[in-house]
Amino acid sequence: MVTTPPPAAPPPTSESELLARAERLAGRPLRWIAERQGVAVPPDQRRHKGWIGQLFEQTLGASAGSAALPDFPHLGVEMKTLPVDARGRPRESTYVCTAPLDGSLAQTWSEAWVRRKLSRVLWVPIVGDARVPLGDRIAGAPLLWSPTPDQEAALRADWEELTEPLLRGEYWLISARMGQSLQLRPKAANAQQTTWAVDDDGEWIRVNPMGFYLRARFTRDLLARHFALG
DNA sequence: GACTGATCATGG
DNA sequence: CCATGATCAGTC
Repeated sequence: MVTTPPPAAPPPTSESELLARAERLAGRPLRWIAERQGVAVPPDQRRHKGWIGQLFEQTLGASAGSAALPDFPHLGVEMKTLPVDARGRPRESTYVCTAPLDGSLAQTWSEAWVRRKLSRVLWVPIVGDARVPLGDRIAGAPLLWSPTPDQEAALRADWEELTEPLLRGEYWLISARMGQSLQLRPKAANAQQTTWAVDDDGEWIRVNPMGFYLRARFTRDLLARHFALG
């Protein structure tokens, strides 16, 4: 008689329960977590880039799916897995959200979707670089985080710098070189994919979609600060 | 090694 | 198509 694991955990009822669940996974190889959830471990991430994030959503009881909501809507908490090397340092940027180009972009930081998304985040470090087989990578100690005043100030400054050309429809001025902590990069299936945008003359044009990302430096400092003080 | 631009999967 | 989950891959 084989027992089938439940496909997904029920949503946690509080932040502390969510954190406790994540803490219980710390130290476990992804293979162990996947087996417990009854999901197969892909051979690599080339065609499974979101696999780790989805595994943790399922395991921790996230409920938003692909909706434009936090992962734990009733808690207002976003969850992000964060690949780190053996020293605990993030190597990649972190996707935050897409940048609306159709005129619906917030005009002030206080209304910015980026700000909402980053107001409360459960970071789950995943230890092991690209050479380590997916199942051998280890869940790290989680961190429930809100921006410190200086972190928020840095994000806000970048957001305002990036938003200025966006709101003017001056897309050609945008590059991933802008922003110390937050940046704008292509966010699409490929470079041919387009979305509607308003240009600097108010005309509708087709452009490659863009998204906001946190630079690795930002998440690196965030983890370092936490584990230094914590 | 850091960084940018490009890309892959899934669900609604 | 758009949102979610991100990493890949080539260049600097």
